[in-house]
Amino acid sequence: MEHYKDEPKTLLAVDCIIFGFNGESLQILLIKRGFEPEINKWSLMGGFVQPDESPDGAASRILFKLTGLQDVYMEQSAVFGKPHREKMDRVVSISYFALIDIREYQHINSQEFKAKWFPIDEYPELIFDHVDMINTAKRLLRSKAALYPILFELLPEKFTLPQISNLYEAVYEIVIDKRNFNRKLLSSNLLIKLKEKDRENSKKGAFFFVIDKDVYKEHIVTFLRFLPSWSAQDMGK
Amino acid sequence: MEHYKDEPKTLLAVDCIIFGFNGESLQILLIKRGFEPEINKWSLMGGFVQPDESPDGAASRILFKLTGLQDVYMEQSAVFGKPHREKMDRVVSISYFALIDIREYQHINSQEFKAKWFPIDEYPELIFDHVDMINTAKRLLRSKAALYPILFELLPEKFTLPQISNLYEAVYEIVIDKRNFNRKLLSSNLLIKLKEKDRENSKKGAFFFVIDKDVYKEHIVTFLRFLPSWSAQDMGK
DNA sequence: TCAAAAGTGTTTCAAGTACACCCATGA
DNA sequence: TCATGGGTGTACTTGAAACACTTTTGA
Repeated sequence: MEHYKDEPKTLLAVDCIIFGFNGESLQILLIKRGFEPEINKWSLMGGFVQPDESPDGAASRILFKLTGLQDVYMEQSAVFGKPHREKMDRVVSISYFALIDIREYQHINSQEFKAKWFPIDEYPELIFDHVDMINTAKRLLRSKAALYPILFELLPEKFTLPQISNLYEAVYEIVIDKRNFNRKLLSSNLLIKLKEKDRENSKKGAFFFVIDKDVYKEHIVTFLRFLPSWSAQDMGK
Repeated sequence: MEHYKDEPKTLLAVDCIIFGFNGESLQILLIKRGFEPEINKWSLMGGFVQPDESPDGAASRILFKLTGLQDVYMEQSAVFGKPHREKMDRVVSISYFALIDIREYQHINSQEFKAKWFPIDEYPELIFDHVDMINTAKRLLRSKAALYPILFELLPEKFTLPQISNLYEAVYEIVIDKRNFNRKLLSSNLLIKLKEKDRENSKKGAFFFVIDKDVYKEHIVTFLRFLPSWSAQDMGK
């Protein structure tokens, strides 16, 4: 009962652009490949889509394999499929980007893969078209985050106002006026102030906040601009 | 020199959501399938990615085959790949959306396919998950068009102000205040007013405009909101 | 002359932007 | 006590929104 038996089949892969934030700069998680081809070169974490799983499922599986994390914010980014993007085999790859709290990853300490965090614009040479994948994901991240408050996925559950503004400054490579930014943020009613303070990063200490989950869900399908319009250049897709 | 010979291969298809605008409502172009499976049912125009072409190339080829049009605005929408989305075979499909000037299509009159335009929310039952594809593409179109002036791709080269506002009203299903909308549009310097008038749609006639191509290219990578913020709900990706 | 669509201006209000100082604390 | 980062308020400017009437012309 197969109908398409004369049609060509292809290898279908997924590659994950894993974003993290260390408090200062936006980072990506790369691995040193342990298999051929291109063994021992740096690359994105990837793998092949299996017959019994969807591409989204494959991406989650692969992210879990590397980081031990589940239920992570993840989104399809783009399909890369030029005939000779890999030299030996024809592989079409779907790229995904994931946003994770870098600190949760750090106590995983995966032995299986040689993985390392790199600043978003200071990483080693990568195989195939993985640089294009990263650039596309970066544009998509900026574009999406200009409309939706997804960047909170990069922060721990409890975070401070300075952390958020540092994050936005890192993602967009801009300088933010903290007074205006904080006001806009607070006026969204998205944040709940805790009594507790973070004393790690300053002497005075900065108050912790958490997301108001109900409001957050609404914002996911609503318009909210967290950035001044002049910062929104080159957002791609 | 193949490295991945134990990995599974899959059929990889593309499906095109072809948007057109008839002056009143947003339309999509559907075909009646001339082949098994699901012969004689309505569906999106699609086809398989060939070994010597990229997915983007496949989408362009398929669009050309149906419409005779080339150099059309086209964008990757999303990948659909649940294991059993087609009953008999495992097919992963990349959906694309295209924006075409419906009038250019109309003098093509393709005999090869039984194709027909349908209003965007009034089309027949479709095979597989093509309805999901259309909904995803619709959300993406709205989201993208809220930031970039891509909807002009749906209009003829010369168009009138009432045509543009009808188009935005159709895409977002809103009612627009023409005075505010026209002012915003004109203040973008994106439009060049011609001396000529369109007399087909009214007695008084409406002036034609064309896009200022240089400004247009800049807007493609710049921020410009053509819509009131309250209209921007449910824009998905 | 009238019906039908095109085109035009002003006021009000909300949001964005620019800008500078005091506060709390640990070293 | 001082160096460091956290936090707060106001005036100004720009853009968004609400709103109604006149113009043109073919039938």
